[in-house]
Amino acid sequence: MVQSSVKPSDILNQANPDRLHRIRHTCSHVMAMAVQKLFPDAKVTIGPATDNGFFYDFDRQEAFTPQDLKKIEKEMKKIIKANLPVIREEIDREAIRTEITKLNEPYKLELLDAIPEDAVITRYFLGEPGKDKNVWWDLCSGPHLERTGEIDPDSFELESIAGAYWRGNENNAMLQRIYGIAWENAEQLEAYKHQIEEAKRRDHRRIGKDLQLFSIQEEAGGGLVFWHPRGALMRKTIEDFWKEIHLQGGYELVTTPHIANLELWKTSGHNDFYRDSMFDTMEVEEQTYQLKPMNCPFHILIYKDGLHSYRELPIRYAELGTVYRYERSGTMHGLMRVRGFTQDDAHIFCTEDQISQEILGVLNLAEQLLSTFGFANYEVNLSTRPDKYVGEDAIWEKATSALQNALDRKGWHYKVDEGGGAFYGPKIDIKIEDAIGRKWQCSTIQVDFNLPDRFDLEYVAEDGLRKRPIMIHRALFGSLERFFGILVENYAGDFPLWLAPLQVRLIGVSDEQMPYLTEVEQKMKAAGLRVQLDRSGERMAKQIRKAELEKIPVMAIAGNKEVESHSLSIRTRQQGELGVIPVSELIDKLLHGIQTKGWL
RNA sequence: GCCGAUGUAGCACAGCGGUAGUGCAGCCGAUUCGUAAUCGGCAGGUCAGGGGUUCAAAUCCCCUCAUCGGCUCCA
Repeated sequence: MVQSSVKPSDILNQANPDRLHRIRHTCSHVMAMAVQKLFPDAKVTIGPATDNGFFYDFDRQEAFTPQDLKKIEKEMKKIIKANLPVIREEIDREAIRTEITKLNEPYKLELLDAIPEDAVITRYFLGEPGKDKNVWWDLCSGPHLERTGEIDPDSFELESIAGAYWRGNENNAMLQRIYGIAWENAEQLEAYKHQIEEAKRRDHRRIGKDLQLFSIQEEAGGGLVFWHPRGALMRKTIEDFWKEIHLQGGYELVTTPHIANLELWKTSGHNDFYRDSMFDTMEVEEQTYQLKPMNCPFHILIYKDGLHSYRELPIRYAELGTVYRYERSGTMHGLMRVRGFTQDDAHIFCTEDQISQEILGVLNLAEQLLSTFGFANYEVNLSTRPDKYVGEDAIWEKATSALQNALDRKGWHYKVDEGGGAFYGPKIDIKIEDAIGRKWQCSTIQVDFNLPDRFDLEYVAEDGLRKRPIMIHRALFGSLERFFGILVENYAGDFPLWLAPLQVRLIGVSDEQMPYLTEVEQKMKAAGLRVQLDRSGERMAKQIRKAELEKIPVMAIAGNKEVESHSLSIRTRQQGELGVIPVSELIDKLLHGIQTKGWL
């Protein structure tokens, strides 16, 4: 891929946020005006600016079509060309109520009633009443541009039509939302569209299919992942690394079942709080069983299977535990949102005094794990006690400051989300940033005061009395499936050597070199490399093309010259041709690249 | 689950009332070639599944399933 000198993200970062916001907000009004002109039966609702453009929700009997969007766009350009003034007016509540009633706009009336008593009520006109021929207004708090002509007619586009509930509540009417994108100028619009194209190019669903990594089978049901040989090999590599660093980090690996007696979920409380996300139960010999949506109760049972001394704490149980959650049919998305997935779960049982140290350990492990996959920038959030919660105030206080203390010791900047914690304890979330600047929440660390109580967990303290341990839930990848999807998109399928399912493709200039290359293949396999000789007999250029399309990191090519000198001509995806290298030297280089988790 | 769209060979797509077509991939043969596509041949589809309208359905209608874009949800 040829990189242009100016990155799209640079162009977009130059944009003025305040001006963008006004442009987008005014765009949404211009669109609503255009829509009501073309479709007088459409009722207006709300239309804010978004991160890359704007939308407006309409209530209309008939569905908008993609052709309608073209017409609306045309009408919008007319409004922009007319350069109508945007006029702000403060208005009395009752006066505007009368006007809205006259226009028969029920949603606007509802919005009006939701405005606080003491607030100043404003509306924005497009066009000057009594002067311009076309005038339209909307109840709105602004801010906006001064005139519609300030919008660059080549810097916006209408994107799509989608359903959206009135006020985001699924019990309300379904409205039709028209999305648009808008920027300051055509250059920014182009840059933005490039970024979207780039994201599409990296789509893990596309790459997963092309590279034969995984599939989701209609016959089996949605949201259930099939790992194909190449994907499964990558998964094994990831799992092996995960297990290795967890064992080094003082964790013990456990393995637990996929179903269990429903009683367990009643005890844990999941059956009450989480029922909507659980699969239906099944009857087994007059007992009710449940497919597991969580691993925690299982780890708790292992903990409870014996008496623990304070000397043993902290106890850390880790498991790549596959859980099943019922997701509504419209919500599944590739590997990112599925019904069966594998949490890289662990539960730490410790004393109150050990929380800070344990959290720090988790932060360190998270950094070690994530940075190995090239994720070096994190956005960290600390979520504190919500309105509804369990546990004593004192323990909340203690745990929250333990989390803060750990973050400070780690030296990480973080944002505090007041009241954003779970009802059972405070938590830390870590978001990673991928190669094209998108953020993904993966790691989560949660302190739990609830489950130890419900399961009556204990340890024997120094004074011989039974005490209750604290539990810390933590996942670093979050979901292995989802993390894999993120990896595919981050690398755009160009995986580093240690992850690549096939590391080397051997290619002969003609069939003459087959005996030699067969020998080389054996040697490389013996060295532990994932290598494959192309025996198709196709022309060399075709074999190279095939290997490129499969995104195999290293192509090792031999003609008669290489056979003579016991070497290979090397072509890599990352750095192009590297020239001729002796076989043994190449193997060493490859092994080194794999070991350091880098490239050749 | 809701709104809208889509579902044709392994993949990308054409056909949109008269009982399926192109390219790539696959297989067979010829070619033995120096860094992203050699040539020729063959094979491959209950047009997502089910029901209906029609003399006739991939094409029109209904239901189901899945996918896509959103909404909602993600203690």
